[in-house]
Amino acid sequence: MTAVPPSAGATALSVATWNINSVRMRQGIVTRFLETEAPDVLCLQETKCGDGQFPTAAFRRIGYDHMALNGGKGGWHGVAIVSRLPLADIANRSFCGKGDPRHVTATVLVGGHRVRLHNFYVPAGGDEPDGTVNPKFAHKMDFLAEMAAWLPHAQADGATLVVGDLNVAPYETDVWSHKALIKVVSHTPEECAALEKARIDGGWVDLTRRFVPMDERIYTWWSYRAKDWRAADKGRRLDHVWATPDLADRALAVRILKDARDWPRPSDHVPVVAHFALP
DNA sequence: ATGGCGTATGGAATACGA
Repeated sequence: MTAVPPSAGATALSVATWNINSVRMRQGIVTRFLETEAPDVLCLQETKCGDGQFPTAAFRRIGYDHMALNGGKGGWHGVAIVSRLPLADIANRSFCGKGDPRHVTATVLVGGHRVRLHNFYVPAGGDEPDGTVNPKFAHKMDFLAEMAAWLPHAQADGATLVVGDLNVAPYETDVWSHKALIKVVSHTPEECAALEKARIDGGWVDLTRRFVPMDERIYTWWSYRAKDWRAADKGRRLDHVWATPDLADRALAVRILKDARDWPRPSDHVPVVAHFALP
């Protein structure tokens, strides 16, 4: 997580991603995060509320006036982009023909630049890592395959980020124990290969791993069920920031806010924040 | 130590997370 000084005249941009596990339950800590870290843009997953229930006023009160919402019918899933910079070309895509609110996209307008954002919540996949007996796992694999086929078209938009809870920890050092988790949904070879295919086929740079050496373990999620999550430290890196190569070359740092796991009534995921200096 | 927790809907008990 090195930092390179931005060149003179550069335009700063910071983008965060956070699986919030109910945005209404966590309005207090979301506000705290925005006020202390002050990212330009925050991509949320598992908002668990319909667009009419989204706490827009609370975000506007602290200067985040621009929002792209896809909460579907409320209840399950739900994604949103909250921004203090203007957003254009807001849209969302239904994957696997299911209509689940798992994707929202917008273009961030910053200092004459346009940066396209895709915010994803990939299906968790259930317990059994076998699509022939577990429809949830089959859905997850279908979703990843559709992402792999569709995302390359997103490159036509120029500088682009793909962020979100991708629900796969692709590398051995993205989990507390590769051996213990190799047959556990989120780290099976089938899922890891599918996510890697989506990344490689689109030419995306895994921005977190650009700043963290591959031999260093790094996580963004710790289960609620550990008595002492920090002591057990049985985490997984499920939340990702992918960038087009041009944008990746403008990245200064990626930070994982591990301390957010100890905030009051926390999410089981923590925020990941990417910082850029645009030319 | 794959659930010991947490949130959703609905108004108790069950679905889902990963």
